[in-house]
Amino acid sequence: MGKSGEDLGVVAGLVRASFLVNAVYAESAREYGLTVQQGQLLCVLMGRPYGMSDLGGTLGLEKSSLTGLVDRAVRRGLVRREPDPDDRRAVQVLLTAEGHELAEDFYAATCRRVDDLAAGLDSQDRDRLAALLGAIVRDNEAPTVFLDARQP
Amino acid sequence: MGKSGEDLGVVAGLVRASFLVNAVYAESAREYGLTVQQGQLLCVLMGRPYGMSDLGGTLGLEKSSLTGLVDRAVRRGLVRREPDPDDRRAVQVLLTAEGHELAEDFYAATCRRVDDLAAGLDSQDRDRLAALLGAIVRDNEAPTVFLDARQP
DNA sequence: CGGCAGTAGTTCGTACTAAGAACTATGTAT
DNA sequence: ATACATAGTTCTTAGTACGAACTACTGCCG
Repeated sequence: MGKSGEDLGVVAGLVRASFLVNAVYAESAREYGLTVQQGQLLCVLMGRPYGMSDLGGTLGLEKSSLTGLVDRAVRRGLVRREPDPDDRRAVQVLLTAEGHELAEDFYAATCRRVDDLAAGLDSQDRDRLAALLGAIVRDNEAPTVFLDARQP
Repeated sequence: MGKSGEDLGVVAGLVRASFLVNAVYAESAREYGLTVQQGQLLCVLMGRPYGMSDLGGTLGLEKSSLTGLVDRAVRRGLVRREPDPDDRRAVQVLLTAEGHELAEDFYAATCRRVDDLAAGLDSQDRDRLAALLGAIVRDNEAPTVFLDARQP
């Protein structure tokens, strides 16, 4: 198996599929007037509020990078900072009403588009793929940068 | 199946797995003193030279974005522009010797890291995953942003 | 042949991303 | 009380990405 010159190994498959997902994500963000990073920020905050450090850990950014990202999101009215009651150094970042609404819309649109990428697979293959990717996500402790639509 | 609250749907699986792949790609790039975009540029050019327009199509960038990316790669001695013999408007972008060497190293390191992401899967699951991702890549005509290591 | 629409690339201005180093303020342990 | 660690911000530097306006060449149509 695998000699036809038209099938990929796992590595190339993962990288190229990621490229597709990124492209779709970017397109979706653009449609809603967001950058990819802003879209990611909103999607993370859909789950719960985060402190800046947590947020940096989740998004894989240095704190110095995050300040600006959050600043710009605040300027756009998508997000706000609240003092952490238990630690006066710390801050909680959370969605505003407007941010929440935009996040939901962006999230739904992105789900639709990503789902379309897998439109060629039948439902059994989709399940198989979901299980395999789920294993990778779990094995590597991927942060919750995107919620599961099928909220359990 | 799928009620435990710990398994993902295809969409969340794809998005989170992509996040992992991006992180690994970025880490790899950083190790070689590259940005992600520069790494991507090198990987694309490993396959063959490209004109600026082709390159933009493949990387999903506007031509105005590409000029700078290529400029910086030229400044670092990784890439050069050659006049297209058949069209005096056009340009071929190709790897220099140094760029080729760096591309090979970066590519190999990235393959290793991405492969590690799937280290938890047995060989049958890896084949299955490769086949499913391959189908998505093909269905969506993902550009050749990353070669297959197992060159057929 | 001559003009002219389209294509290939670049330039310029604007906004955003990302990192590290230096800094402030608060918390924690001793 | 001192001393060290943690949470965030500021500043600087480099790179990314886009659209609009521009130059130069190609190809076509009459």
